[in-house]
Amino acid sequence: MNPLEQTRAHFIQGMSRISHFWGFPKAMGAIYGAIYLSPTPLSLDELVQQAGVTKGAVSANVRQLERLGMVHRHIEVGQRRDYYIAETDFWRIVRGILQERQQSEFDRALASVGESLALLENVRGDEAEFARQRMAAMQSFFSALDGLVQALLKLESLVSLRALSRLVERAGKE
Amino acid sequence: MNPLEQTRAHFIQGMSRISHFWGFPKAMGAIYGAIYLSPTPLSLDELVQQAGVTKGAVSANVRQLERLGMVHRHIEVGQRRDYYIAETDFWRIVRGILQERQQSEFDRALASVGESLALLENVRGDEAEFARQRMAAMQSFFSALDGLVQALLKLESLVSLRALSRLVERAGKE
DNA sequence: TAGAATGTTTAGTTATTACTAAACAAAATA
DNA sequence: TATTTTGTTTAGTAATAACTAAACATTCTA
Repeated sequence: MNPLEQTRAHFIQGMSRISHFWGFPKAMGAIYGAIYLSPTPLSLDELVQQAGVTKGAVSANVRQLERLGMVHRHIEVGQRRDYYIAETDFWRIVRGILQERQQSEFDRALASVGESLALLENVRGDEAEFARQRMAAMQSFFSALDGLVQALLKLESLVSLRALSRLVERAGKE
Repeated sequence: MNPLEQTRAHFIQGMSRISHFWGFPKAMGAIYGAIYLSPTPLSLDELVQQAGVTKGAVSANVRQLERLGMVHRHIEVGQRRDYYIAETDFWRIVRGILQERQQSEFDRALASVGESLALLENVRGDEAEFARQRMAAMQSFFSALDGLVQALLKLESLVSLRALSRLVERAGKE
């Protein structure tokens, strides 16, 4: 294995770890890593070889990566084979992930708290009142969080993360 | 089961779901939910009953919750029993979680990419050059992300999430 | 049209994690 | 000091998720 291949392997392993850390399958990270490092579009078979997982796993994970907007499937007409290329705009990727996770389960959290609150609608007593207050506070936090994510999602580009950091820093000093 | 208890159960179930969604054990969410809704500090045995898990699970998860700063152990002198109360400042909680997750595995991501880059140090060729560029781009993104998190961690209070959202919105329009 | 190439689906396996049950340790109380 | 109360640890179990291997479906090519 030449130095370049070694590096690639190391990088892919790292991506696999990161992927797992963020709550995604390890294979997903490995596959993205392989595609990301390749100057040319990769086929499924090449991915099997480079990421070290089976066809089935590549097929499934590449689809998920596509849904998140992390890779793009490049189909040529009159060509059976698919090729994959990496999305390199990380802000797009972040958006893709936020959207995906958002729509699915995030609102459900809000809904769940809302339901609980509704259940207390006409229950009297100190304990009920206390619970109501707490739940309302949590609801408010969740909806504010949601608002922040929505605001972020509206950003075209990541303005530059660093600029955003400075913004936050300044906000903190006020 | 009276209406209040029903609500509590519903809320606890919701927390359990959310917890799982964010990559934490379900019992952890359930336990936090129970403590959060209680106007008085709860003992381990009460948590066993309310969260519906065993002593062992409560013991382990409550410790984790403490590490994250989500609950506080209230020990009275000359008292064997521990009591737990909820942290209700969600910004504190967010910080606790970010710090915990940050320190542990986030920097390691950065390190991993750095290592890969180092491996390519004196490898020549177009492919190596390409890989180098890509890895550098990713490294830069990660470190910017890290910067943002650091900036957020420095914030005393959450200024108000909504204010932050507006800030982001304004930033996007420029 | 037969065979090869390619991607998807599915059934089964493996690995991981979170939990339970029970033993244990430590401290309070009788 | 013996017993009870309380929290922790540990060994084993159950649940879940991710992957493999192989069957399958579809499309291209000879």
